[in-house]
Amino acid sequence: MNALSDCSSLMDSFAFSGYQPPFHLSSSSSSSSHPYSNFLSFDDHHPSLGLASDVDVSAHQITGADVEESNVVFDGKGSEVGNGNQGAKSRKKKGEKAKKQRYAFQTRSQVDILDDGYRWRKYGQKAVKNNKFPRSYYRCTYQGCGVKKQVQRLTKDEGVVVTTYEGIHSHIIQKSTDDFEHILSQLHILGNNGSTPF
DNA sequence: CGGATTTGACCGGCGC
DNA sequence: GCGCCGGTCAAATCCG
Repeated sequence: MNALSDCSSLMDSFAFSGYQPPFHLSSSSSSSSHPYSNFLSFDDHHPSLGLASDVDVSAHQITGADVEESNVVFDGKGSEVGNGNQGAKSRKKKGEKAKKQRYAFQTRSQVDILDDGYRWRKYGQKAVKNNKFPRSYYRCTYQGCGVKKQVQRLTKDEGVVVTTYEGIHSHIIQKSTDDFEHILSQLHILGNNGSTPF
């Protein structure tokens, strides 16, 4: 049950980088000193699928770096991803210099969709090279909120799902979530039911 | 019936 | 310039 500590270090990495994560891991209800204080919740919307016995969460800030490399390192310390892609091809329009902040989350779970409390609309799915699993593209459905996220399962470890957030939510979370411990209990509930499809 | 998902087409950047 | 590749669009389809 040290998922909590894991997530704490996760938030540490956020604080370290000074980036406001797309959600807020907190045990207080809504001490929203930030307009983006939200919760991360892991709901299982796919009871038919097998459930992970444990959930390991780590995060890494990605600024222009790409995640498609299969050997992405998530150390949660804000250090660079050792891929030597200084060429960081951040997809920017002409004259656009604002590099979008992206955060990748690595979670060990059998379910691809981790409900973080926001409403996402899937707008694309693409097979990426070097990965046997497709990458899914989601966008926040809240009007005016252009936050996007990508979800991809690792080829190496099919039990690991990488969720990459891009942008900052311009609104408050809509889903009611109590506290993170409650979420953790959900994670705990995720204990395997012995029906892993793999 | 309305909103979300699916899925192939399309687009733009980059490397050769 | 061309083709590969990742990201997005959008029409069709699905689903509650």
